[in-house]
Amino acid sequence: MPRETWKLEMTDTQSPPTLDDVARVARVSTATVSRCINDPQMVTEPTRERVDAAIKALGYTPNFAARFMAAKRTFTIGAIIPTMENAIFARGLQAFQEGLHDRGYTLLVSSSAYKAETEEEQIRTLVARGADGLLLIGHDRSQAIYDYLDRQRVPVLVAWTYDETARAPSIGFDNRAAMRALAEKVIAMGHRRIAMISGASRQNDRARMRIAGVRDAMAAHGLDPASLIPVEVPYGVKEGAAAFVDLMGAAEKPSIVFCGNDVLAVGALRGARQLGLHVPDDVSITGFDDLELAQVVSPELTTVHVPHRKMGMMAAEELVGMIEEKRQGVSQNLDANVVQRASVGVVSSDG
Amino acid sequence: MPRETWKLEMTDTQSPPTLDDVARVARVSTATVSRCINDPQMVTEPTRERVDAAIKALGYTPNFAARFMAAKRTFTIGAIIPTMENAIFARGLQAFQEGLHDRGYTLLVSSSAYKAETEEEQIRTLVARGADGLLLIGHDRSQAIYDYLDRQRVPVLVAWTYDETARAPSIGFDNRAAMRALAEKVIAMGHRRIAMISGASRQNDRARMRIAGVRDAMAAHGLDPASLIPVEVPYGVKEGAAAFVDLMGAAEKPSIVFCGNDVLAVGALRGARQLGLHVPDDVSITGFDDLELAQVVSPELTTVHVPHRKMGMMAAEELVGMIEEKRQGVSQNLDANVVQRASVGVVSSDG
DNA sequence: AAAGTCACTGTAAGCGCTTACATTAATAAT
DNA sequence: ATTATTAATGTAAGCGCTTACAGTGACTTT
Repeated sequence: MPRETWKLEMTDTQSPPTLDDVARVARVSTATVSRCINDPQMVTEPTRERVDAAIKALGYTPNFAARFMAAKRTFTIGAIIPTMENAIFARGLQAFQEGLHDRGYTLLVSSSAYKAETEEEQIRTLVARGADGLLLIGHDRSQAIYDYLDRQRVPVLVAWTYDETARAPSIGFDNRAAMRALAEKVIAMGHRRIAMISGASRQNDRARMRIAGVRDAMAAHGLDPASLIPVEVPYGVKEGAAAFVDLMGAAEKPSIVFCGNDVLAVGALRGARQLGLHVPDDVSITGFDDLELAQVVSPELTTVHVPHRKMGMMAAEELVGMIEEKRQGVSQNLDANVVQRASVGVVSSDG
Repeated sequence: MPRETWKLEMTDTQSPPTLDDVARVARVSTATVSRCINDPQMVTEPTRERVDAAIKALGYTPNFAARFMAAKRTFTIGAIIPTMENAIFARGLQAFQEGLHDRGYTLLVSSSAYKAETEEEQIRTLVARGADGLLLIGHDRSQAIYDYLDRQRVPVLVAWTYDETARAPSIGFDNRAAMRALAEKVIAMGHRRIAMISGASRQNDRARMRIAGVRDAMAAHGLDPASLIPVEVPYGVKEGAAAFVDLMGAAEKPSIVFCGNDVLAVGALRGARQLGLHVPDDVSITGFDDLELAQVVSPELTTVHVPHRKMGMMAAEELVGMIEEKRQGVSQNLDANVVQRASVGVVSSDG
């Protein structure tokens, strides 16, 4: 077998081309190739052409890990959301990604299934992979993981909630105030027998704040906040339906069921249908988030509109700012307004 | 200023601890530390304890890029889905992630917004980041990118479709046959005036196959397949509603509107409500995917049930197998069955 | 007691890049 | 023509790991 052929085959069988290969083919140094890629105007026109040709010819792609090791930058942002199963975080995340893309960053997403330990694991994974910054949902997590992030010097921005007292900067809205506003409107319509279906409130400040918001409204109307015992179930249509059916089986049936989010509310709506109950004549239901879903079901859901896209865009801007200007993040409190639709009715007769 | 203090401050201000730091503190070589992490039983009990203590004390996390460079493995899988905005891919992806996690892999997700060029960019990003394998949706993409993947020796598995003739192995279902089965049932119920709302069919084999499926059914019932001109709109509730309203404004109103997926169908349902049309008495509507959504709307959607979780689990198993056994992937054709619900009615009078 | 085993541990060579610094060539200034 | 200045390129030192290979003792084995 001729040597030429053998050599060719070897080449063919080997690993992807490296900077060295490109340099050799283009007859320049590796530094020049690197400059062609990262800062083309540092290089003369003819050499750049030679290098580009070599890159094309070899089908070269820079090795990311090597790049990261040498330069300590990845232009990657990590986001960890509690779930991808429903659309709660999708629209905001989409806007976030667009904002990052405009600024030259790539977004990598993981979902933690609402589990704190999974989230920690994923934070570490993303950081170890060189994420230049992280977007997390809500403030509830261990001190240890915040310490870790500090030590690794990875900027973190929290979204979907706003809390100026928290350790990390946040871009979001006041879950408690928003839910309170919704609840006050509903209570003003005469509702007194109040129930609530919530997601698990442990490790989830959004859920807790929304519960607190309902209680605030109750207190403001002279009702006993402690009398509200939310049913906690995983966020899901099925779960919401089951919880609703349970609730309506109680001795004293509620006239209003506040739901921690639209998904639970849609479940409640379905539960009502199963029981042959009419919404809002027999019972009222509210959601939170104003997902597309809220206007698809009938009756359409009274809910709280969350500024998903705005939040995502602002988060992208702020997080990139934190990274590039090496500064602390600035928290932002966005508006989340009540949207009244058909799922809540006025209580006519009783109290 | 005493030297001690200064030194401490320096240490405090520096970058995250490295293997070297751990080795120094534990008074062993870097090799031993590495072994403690990657293959603990190679190391003696007492030394391991010392090393573990040092790791804890320093809060050490291995640098992923360095690891990747040295070992060429990342235990990371990348997935690129067309959208996260709705739940179409969520359930399957969740199952995929669980399957990977069980096998010691991490999933990183990107979304391409149904754009081929974005997808290519993300494929390159994920590969450069050392993804050990990739999960992609559908077969439609450029030859160039498949060549690139070959050259980089990154195993690829395609999901959400099945096509044994395609270049990449796929785990999914036969979109064309499934849609045909649905359409045949519907046509057998007397429907003759047929319309369809589809997502963009360019660069989307699933969309094309579903259209072809409807045409197959038409041909089988003696109708002219060419007479079906699908309206193509982006996948979205709003878009589906608008398309539906358009369709019903035509001279010859359809009695059945096939939709490319459940999201479009839900949109169509909403369009019908806007027009004051009753489904299925005035017009029938079908979806595809059997999302949770399909049972939430009323009337509940007649659709095709896609085995999301099964597909995700099998994909995880197969892709990890391809990676670890360095073998070609084996395609699997799963069942996708028609689910008859209330959104399709029998045509009584006309033809 | 000398040689052979074996179980740990250490040494050091990369992995593919970026970049500070050195070198060279070309142009401008004297 | 000679030197200073500048622009383009090259040289080589890491970045933080893994791992082949080379010790180093403590035991066996004969």
